[in-house]
Amino acid sequence: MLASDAARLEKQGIRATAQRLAIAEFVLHTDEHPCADEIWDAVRASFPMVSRATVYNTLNLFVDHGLLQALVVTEGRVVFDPNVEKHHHFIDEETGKIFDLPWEALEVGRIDQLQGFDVRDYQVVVRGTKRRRRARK
Amino acid sequence: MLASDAARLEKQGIRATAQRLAIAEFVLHTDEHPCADEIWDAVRASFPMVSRATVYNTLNLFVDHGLLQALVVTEGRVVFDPNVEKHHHFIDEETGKIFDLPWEALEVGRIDQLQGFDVRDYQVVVRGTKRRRRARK
DNA sequence: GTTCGTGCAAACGGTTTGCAACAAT
DNA sequence: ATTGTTGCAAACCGTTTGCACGAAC
Repeated sequence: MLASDAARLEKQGIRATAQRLAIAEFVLHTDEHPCADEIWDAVRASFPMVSRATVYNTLNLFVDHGLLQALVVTEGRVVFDPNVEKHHHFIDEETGKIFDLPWEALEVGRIDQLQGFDVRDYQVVVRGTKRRRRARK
Repeated sequence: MLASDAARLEKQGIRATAQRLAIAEFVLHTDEHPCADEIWDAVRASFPMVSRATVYNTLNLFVDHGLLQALVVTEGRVVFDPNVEKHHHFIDEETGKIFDLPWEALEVGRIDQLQGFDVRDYQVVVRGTKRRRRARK
């Protein structure tokens, strides 16, 4: 995955430094919706010489270049989602975990009939609890 | 409206102090989705002796008692909505303004078919721009 | 040698909290 | 007397920024 990460960065005119690749390797391939500090922790585990500022700067850079989507659903922190295609979100209110829901899993009707609004984008935010898988054995 | 505000507070076991009534008078009757500091400013205009801490504490109190809904849709600030019934939201990306959309304006299909999720609540978040009303004259 | 990226520490902005004065019961 | 409420200032926490050093072109 590293090679194609570098290719993706360069395709966006982003110079592929070691720090950025370490960040990309983690954040572009997670489905956990981590926040910046969680990303910092995860990246440092394999690549200790990254500063917090660089992580924040890089994440913003990735968002600006469409490699990452920033999500604001919980108070006080932004989380990042490498899935930049249209999709919905499920938020587990017990754990705080966020799950992607495929776009086709839900259907929103009458969105084109909203009076006086030019719709550019929409998504459903579902809250509840994720059912625990029955015990493994 | 003041009398009924006091009644609503007391029904929730909230003592109706002067500060709380001043806050309630503004925030329970707005459709502007203000943040805490905007509420502080608005309240001080008519009732100068309110501290910021009291505004923050009171808003949280109102949220805890179901008089107010806290909304997290923009980075770095929470906004408050006195409409505590199910409804959707439209966010004007140019102005940042938030508008309530009636629950019946949209219809979400297949929400009951989500596998492995216990849904407690959901709402559609629509982004775009509000069409300007044609000039007044 | 100029531009770009990094790291550090300080600044920032919204929110919470500790504490002392005060009001209500 | 006890309990609840307020105001102030300080603390907090996620994020941004200024600046100096170093790397890449």
